[in-house]
Amino acid sequence: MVNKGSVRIGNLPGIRRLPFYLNILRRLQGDGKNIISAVSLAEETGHPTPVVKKDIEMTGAAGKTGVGYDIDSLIADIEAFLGWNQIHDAILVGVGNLGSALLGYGGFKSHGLQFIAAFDADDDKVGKVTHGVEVLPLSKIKPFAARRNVRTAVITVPADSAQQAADLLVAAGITRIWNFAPVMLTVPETVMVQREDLSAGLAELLVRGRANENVEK
Amino acid sequence: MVNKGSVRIGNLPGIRRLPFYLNILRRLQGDGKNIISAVSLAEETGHPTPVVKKDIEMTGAAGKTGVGYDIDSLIADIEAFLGWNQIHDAILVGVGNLGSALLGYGGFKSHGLQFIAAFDADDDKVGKVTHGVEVLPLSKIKPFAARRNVRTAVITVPADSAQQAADLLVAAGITRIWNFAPVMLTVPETVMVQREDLSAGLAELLVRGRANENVEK
DNA sequence: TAGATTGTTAATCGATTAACAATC
DNA sequence: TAGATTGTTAATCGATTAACAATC
Repeated sequence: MVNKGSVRIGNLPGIRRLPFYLNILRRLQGDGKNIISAVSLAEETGHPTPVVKKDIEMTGAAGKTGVGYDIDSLIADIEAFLGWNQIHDAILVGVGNLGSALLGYGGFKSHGLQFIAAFDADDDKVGKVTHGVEVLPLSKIKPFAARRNVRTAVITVPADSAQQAADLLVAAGITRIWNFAPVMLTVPETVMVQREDLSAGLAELLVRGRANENVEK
Repeated sequence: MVNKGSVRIGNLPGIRRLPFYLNILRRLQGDGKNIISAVSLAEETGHPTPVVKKDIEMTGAAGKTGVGYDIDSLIADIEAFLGWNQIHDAILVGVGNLGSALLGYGGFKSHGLQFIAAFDADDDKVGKVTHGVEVLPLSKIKPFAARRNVRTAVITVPADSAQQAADLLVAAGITRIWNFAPVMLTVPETVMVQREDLSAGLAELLVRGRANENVEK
């Protein structure tokens, strides 16, 4: 059971679907709804009912047979499972277009992530405040992360400086890196890297779209 | 072989990996390299060699036994498979933080996507130019898309107006929607929707990161 | 009770991994 | 030829789907 140095954590596609459920549940909660069945949630999300059931099961949430799930407690259980019931302080490296967009994207606060500082190699950006977050020089990563006990970081620098950014973050004690640069980062086993690729979705859209066109002919 | 009204298109995870390969291949090309083996590409990407081979096979690219793949033609084959060898004109609806970031994100141009207009319900935004793209009122979606023969659109409006935006796009003849709002859109079968969820990656990072911590203890 | 829904087990399907023959 | 690598087939694994018993 070596598993490449990492751990089984239940089903990954399921984990990725949970935030979507959460969004919908919060909306229903706001509308004053109290109970939802797996069937209705399946309809709202477009996923098959058994998938929704399995995903909920993974979080440990319990429903009432013949009734459904209590929305408030389902939300609480999903949030707890995702670790979104606490705020994770995070720093961001690379305040370009994408970086500043992420800083300004309000959605993350309700997803357990809060940016408390940003860093950039460009002296012209250093000292400015972007979306309420101060931009500091790269040399401040280590002291800042140590002082504020930061464990989570986002990399939004260009591909050719991503590894360098990762090295600085690792040296600063960061253990979770959300990497938006299209490179594989080399880090110690104790550091978790999540690579994010917007163009993956674009590729899927275009290829699936084309397959669809062919059918209609 | 009904398959829910849609079509088999080879392996979806594989399609999503191709843009990453492409990024790396372009970088190697820029460095003056001519040939690469599946093994080296596997090392660069962190994916297992057989996965890389299968993914390349899917694009129809051919290598030379005992030698490897010609980088130029591998790039060309992947681009052709993804539809990135041509520019797809696209429009964007919802010029908020995320929307304007996508407009400003230069990366899409090398990925076959070019924004030729943006649309917003907010009169204060209409008439302005964001990252070189003009912002027009929602009422102009239909005439604009018709005149410029646009088929691809990106939705970056808040969740509660996403369906309305989708309806406008469908009425305007759009057939491919890249949806960043956390809702399932109801559209005709002829329209392809790709939902994109940044918080899915965040969820994965936090859950995997936590599993990792437990192991070290 | 009757109807609805959860929770779980078994069957299927697709993607990944392993292995190796063919080829330059 | 010897070494390296592609291309493909078979085995494994994990996620999805189907089915249904248990329960309110």
